[in-house]
Amino acid sequence: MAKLDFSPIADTTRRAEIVALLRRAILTGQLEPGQKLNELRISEQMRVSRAPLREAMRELVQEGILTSIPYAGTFVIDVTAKDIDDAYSLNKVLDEFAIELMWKLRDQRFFDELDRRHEAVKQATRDRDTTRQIETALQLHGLIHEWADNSVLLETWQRLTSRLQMYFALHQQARKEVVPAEDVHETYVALLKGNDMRAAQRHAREHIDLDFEELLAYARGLERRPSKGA
Amino acid sequence: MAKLDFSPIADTTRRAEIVALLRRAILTGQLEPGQKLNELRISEQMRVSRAPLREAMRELVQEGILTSIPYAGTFVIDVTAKDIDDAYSLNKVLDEFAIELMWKLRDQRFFDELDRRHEAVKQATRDRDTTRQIETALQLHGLIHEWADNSVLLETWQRLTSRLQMYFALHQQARKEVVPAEDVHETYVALLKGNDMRAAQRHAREHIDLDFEELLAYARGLERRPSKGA
DNA sequence: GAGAAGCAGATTGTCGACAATCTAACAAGG
DNA sequence: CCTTGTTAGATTGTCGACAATCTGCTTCTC
Repeated sequence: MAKLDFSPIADTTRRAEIVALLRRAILTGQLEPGQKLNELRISEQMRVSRAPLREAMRELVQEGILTSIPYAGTFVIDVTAKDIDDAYSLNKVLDEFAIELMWKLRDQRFFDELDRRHEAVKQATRDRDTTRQIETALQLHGLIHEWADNSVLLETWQRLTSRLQMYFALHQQARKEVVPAEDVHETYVALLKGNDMRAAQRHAREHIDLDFEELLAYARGLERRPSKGA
Repeated sequence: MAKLDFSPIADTTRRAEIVALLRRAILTGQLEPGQKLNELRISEQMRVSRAPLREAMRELVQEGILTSIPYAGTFVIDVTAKDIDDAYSLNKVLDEFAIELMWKLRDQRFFDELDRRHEAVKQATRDRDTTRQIETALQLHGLIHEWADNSVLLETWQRLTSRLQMYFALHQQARKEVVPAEDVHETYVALLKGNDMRAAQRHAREHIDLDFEELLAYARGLERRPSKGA
């Protein structure tokens, strides 16, 4: 018998597909913060009834990227400078924790996967595909959480990531120019391969602070002229 | 004009009420881990159609206390020893972070609220109301997170709390005898009022470890005879 | 008797229609 | 002119029915 691992087949419910579609639209900034999601209009565009759409929206509300007001509507969350600040400071704590947990679990497979994801970032950078660049950078960053072997931590990080991705996308979209991002991750990857855990933790902290300042400045600008929604 | 602050009126949708009902049933252990939730049966019992019920379930799935398999059903999550371990270790990290954040934000209102919640725990203990005892203890514990002024942290902690509450309820239910719980929180409260932040952080860690061992032992017992569901 | 094919029942997923609620424009009254 | 009451339209919340899928049993074949 051939030794073959089958991965689980895709969830083939409309709901799941709608969730994926909506999430992508939000995280790439196609749906702006504060914007209202009209159920009838969206369901007609997707050729789907409102039932699965509403269920999908309910999921995204719990995921924290939509917010719902009874009888008023469901909206893309508003991004405030404080939100970004809060998310980042928590993210730092989680990163430190993740590195501590996964440090002695590192093996060849980890290093290979690390390189693979690093390569994906570099590829996206070469392609000048900013959206994909954000996506791959976060995936690279997420590896430590996946490797930490703590399901609750991973889940928590993924929730945070959703929002971070949205913030970054907005940021990128705002300043039209393509980000250079030479290779900010080179040091990070090297440290994760090394033997100094403390150094890796310290770097994770500082590396994050890098883009953070820019992002915060952008967010503060946003707050002065709040979005109207559509 | 009289100076009066009105709090927002309650969300009066069936969905919201269903969510509250189901959550309570799960967190108090009335619905066992692994148990399947039959939509038709529950909707008839609640005198509600399946639409709002399904939306409510979708929320609880994202909240992490239900799990859903397409075309198979929605089930109360199974509790493994590792889950509890994971949740607790993350909880420790969050507690430390919260104490750091809220430490310089403490004021008289904080101390008053701290006393109020502490009193609620003691009251529940006197009443031998174990369910309420768990609830109030977690609320006492949650104050530092509410006071930390970091919305993402608070949200994260609340998600964790759901599960912790469920674990505790199961634990309590298993060993029939009422918990003594003299006053484990006395020291904790005192330290939060004091001037030694590090000491408070250290205690939060150790205090948690207390019940933790018992809970883990219980969970390991569970795993040897996995629940069937109903 | 063992195994495959197919059927029946139950359950979940989806749909279209109706009811409840909100918003905004307009009219009436002070 | 400002406030209050009314009404029409649009949107969300809920319902009952139908379609798709799964599960277990039965039946058929060998």
